[in-house]
Amino acid sequence: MTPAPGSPGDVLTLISAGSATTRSDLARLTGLARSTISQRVDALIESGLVEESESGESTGGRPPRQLRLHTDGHAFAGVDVGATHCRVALMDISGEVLAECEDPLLVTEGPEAVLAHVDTRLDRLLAEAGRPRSALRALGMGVPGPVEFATGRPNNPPIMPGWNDYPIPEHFEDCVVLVDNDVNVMALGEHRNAFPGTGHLLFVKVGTGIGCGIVAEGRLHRGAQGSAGDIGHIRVSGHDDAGCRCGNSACLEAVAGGAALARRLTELGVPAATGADVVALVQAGDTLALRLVREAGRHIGEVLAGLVNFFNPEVIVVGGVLSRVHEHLLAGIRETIYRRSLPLATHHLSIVPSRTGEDAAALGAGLLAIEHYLSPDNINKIVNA
Amino acid sequence: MTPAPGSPGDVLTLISAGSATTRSDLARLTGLARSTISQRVDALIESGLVEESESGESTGGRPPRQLRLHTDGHAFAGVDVGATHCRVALMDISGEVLAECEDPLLVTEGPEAVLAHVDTRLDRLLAEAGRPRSALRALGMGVPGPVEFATGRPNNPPIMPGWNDYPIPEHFEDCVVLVDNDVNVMALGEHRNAFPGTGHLLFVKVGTGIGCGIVAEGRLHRGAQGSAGDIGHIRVSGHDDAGCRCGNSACLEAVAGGAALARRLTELGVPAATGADVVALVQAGDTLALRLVREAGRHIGEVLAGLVNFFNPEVIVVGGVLSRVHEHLLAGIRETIYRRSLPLATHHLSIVPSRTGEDAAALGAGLLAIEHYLSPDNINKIVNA
DNA sequence: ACCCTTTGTTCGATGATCGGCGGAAGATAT
DNA sequence: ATATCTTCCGCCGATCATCGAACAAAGGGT
Repeated sequence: MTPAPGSPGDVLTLISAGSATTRSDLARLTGLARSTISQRVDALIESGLVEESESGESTGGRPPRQLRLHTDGHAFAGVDVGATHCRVALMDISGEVLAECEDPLLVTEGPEAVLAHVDTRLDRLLAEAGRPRSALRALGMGVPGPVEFATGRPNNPPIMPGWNDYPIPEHFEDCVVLVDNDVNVMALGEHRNAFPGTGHLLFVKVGTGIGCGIVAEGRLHRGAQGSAGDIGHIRVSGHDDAGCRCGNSACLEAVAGGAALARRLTELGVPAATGADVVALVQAGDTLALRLVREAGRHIGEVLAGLVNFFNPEVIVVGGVLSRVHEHLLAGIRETIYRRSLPLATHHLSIVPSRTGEDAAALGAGLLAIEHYLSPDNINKIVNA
Repeated sequence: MTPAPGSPGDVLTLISAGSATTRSDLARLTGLARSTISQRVDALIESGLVEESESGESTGGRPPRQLRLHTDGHAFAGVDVGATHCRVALMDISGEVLAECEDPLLVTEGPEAVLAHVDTRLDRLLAEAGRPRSALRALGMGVPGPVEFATGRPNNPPIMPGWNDYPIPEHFEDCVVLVDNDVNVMALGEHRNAFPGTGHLLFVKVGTGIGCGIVAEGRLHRGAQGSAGDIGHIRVSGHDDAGCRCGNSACLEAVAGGAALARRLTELGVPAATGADVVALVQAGDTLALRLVREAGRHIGEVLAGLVNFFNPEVIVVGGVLSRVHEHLLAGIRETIYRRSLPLATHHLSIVPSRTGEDAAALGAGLLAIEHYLSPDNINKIVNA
């Protein structure tokens, strides 16, 4: 469980995290003898998990042979199933994207249709990358609804008719499948890609609805039923007239979600159907749309201010369609958070737009799969086999 | 780090958690040979950490010798420094309370005075329990303000003048000292004492102010600056007139805290100075006080409803002075949470009054110390020494 | 009284790890 | 150019931890 850090899995963890790139690094970090490390590294190379690259720079003596993950022979997939699109990324074990595609696809077409689509795209991407299907080691998938993570089954998802309790992993017989909520995988993607050193991070997705992915101590917090982060139905003050599809009123989503903004704009005589339309209007210089977006930022900020006090994150990342006009959205969010949160919690808090963009979900889903595969336990199993 | 579970520390963890009570249990659980386990157990007995009790029941063969933590020779202290009281509990390594005391004491008297008081009480309790000062292995302390946990220094605590940045651990030279926020240690005490199997728990303290301790995956979540759980200044809707000492308005604490309730009662012609007075009035059957408490429950419920959506806990425990009239407080809390939170999150959610009561803070502080001492790393160090 | 089952210890065998030695490979000094 | 220094890495005998078989202990069942 916890004693001397030394198993092959631990060694690989250090290599994949970039904490160690040479055998001597590993010896220093693990406290194991150099000879033992050499043996461990040999085993990892033997298993096809690690390779040597060209020699590094000398520090006065013989230059060390650099180690890195062996990126051939394996493949991992990250799948982003959205309400109206499907993105599939093929990645190598280091997290590099080998090939990627996105197609319009309605999640309402049901699991068989969507998963069949994923299968065809997967085969195409594998062919593009020149790897056989058998190279696929694990697949991560983000879906737009709550999921029981342990079993990979959607849990009464409101916008995924036909998916309830559907055993997604069983569709892919040949590899491990991990399924999670889309906002969770986006949070993971953003964290690993742009804020790897951050302990506690919130990723807020402002799209049609509003959701939040939670990273605590570097790991995803899913909560007891896997429904953590569902902040779209938190009450905002002063909007008791705004009815929400959930049956309550004054929900954040009903006040500041993309769909709500579009509806409101339409009411005010500026036709808009979706969050993307709202963004387009803002970008076209429509002052009314701009005002609404900024106002939405304030409402989101009100909710986030409470969550900052409660959770005390280091970083809040704002993503989703609306973040395309993040200058305006963030202004409102920042304004309210800095006014309503405690100084101790805001002092070192960064509130930033997504750096990973459209790709965060597929990337994060892939990373979920890769990190599962690279877990020390799993690696030890592979090496000992 | 993660390989075969086998170090002395791991073995002791299994014993202290009650997962294993005999050598064969340990062999089964760790996968180690019986002979190896015997050797490990011998080392633990040698170090005075484990002892054998009378034989257990036979299951058809030789009855196993029962193992348990050796509760003599060590002592641990849990200190609950409140605004107006100081409670010290002396515990053995199993978490049993050996002796305990509580005295009125103002935290405003400053660190030297308070810590000197703790010292004298500690000596008295040690004498009562018949253990020398040298038996004290670790001390945990909860204080009413934010703390930088890593260093044990209070971080700009609003109600602890003179304590800012004071290095509390340095005052106790002979043993390890862990300092945390009082609500955090209460949450820990409640979790370990009453809800040990629960993964995610919130402990809400409703006293003069309102705070929240967060247990995620069985461990305390402190956040980036150690200020997590500060829910007293989250905004509640419809009370923009209620000014708060933090400078904002409509803070939960300014609407539903014990001090706020007392002030409001006084305004309405029923004199009350503190939360305890409010509780006394309710217990005496004052209907106005009762209505205010129930109303306060609804406001707290509004904030908690948001946190339930965000954090998705399994259990919410309500403690603090106001929970003495928990029938009324919880009614309001439950009502609002079940109305405003998502069904998936509330379906398996329990909302219960504290089962640990007045003792939760001192107990939790002591457990913080004990768990630190029993951490595998620390035990391995002790056994190898 | 005898055998069976389970527990716990002893002790030699096994295998993993250690650490010293020497060769490799480049930097630096002569 | 040569020598020396430094660091890296593989080899190999010594050492140490773990294992597993055998045995002793302790109780139940027949």
